[in-house]
Amino acid sequence: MQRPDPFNAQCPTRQVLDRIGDKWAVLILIMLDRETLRFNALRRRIENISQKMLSQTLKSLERDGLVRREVFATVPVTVEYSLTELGRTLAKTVEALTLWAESHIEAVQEAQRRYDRGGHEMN
Amino acid sequence: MQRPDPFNAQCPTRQVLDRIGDKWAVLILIMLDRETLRFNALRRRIENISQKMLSQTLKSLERDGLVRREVFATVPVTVEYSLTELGRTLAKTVEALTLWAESHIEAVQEAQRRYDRGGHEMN
DNA sequence: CCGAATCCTGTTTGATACTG
DNA sequence: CAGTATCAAACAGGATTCGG
Repeated sequence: MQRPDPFNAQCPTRQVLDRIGDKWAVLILIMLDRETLRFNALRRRIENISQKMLSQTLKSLERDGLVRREVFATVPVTVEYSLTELGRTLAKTVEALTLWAESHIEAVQEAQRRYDRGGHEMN
Repeated sequence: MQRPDPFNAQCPTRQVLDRIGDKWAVLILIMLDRETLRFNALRRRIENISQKMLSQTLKSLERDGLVRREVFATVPVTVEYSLTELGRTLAKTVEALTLWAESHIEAVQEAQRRYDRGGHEMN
């Protein structure tokens, strides 16, 4: 194991892991991978997100170089969000996770039912 | 787009996404993918985790059928944690994320520095 | 339309102490 | 060794309001 160790809190890999750990960030990433969107359009697609969290998360994604923010001097102003190339590569990786989720969700739910019934047999 | 939509809060895919979103859960997954470990051994490897969070996270991972818990009637009692087959497949997928992190962390940090300097040029 | 600022609440987490 | 219980602190998140 000569790679940087994510268990060390100082490890930069941890930063990325934390970013992915952010529920809204992942959803926004997936959304913007599909299409460029304006603020309120994005907000309508991700139900239940507050404008505070949306703007906050977008800002941090922009800071990380994952999202590009473009302002157009229309009246009223138009702001478009899209993924950068860097963001697209991350979105692809995250996509693998959602695929895992879709194909294994049943197994997980079955395990939960078994656990909740009190029997903890597992394989 | 005919697959279940993770943006709907009711979608089960969201559950898995949330699980992955858990910082400790991911770290434990990676650790146990490397080797079977006992409670305190695990705790020592993941610095800064409280025993409360460790036990809590392990319990939920066990419930999801990702982690197997085995108790041995020694004195004092021995408890070993390992990944189930299901857990291993998830760990493999998560591994892809850590690989992304390692190879792109520099680009991210560079973007952050640029952003913090005030220039938001991006590509 | 696109946000920032403020306030306020509930969940998460950490410290500490205790049990089988 | 492997946890549970309890309490306080910290933080994330929502609602609301206001401004460019």
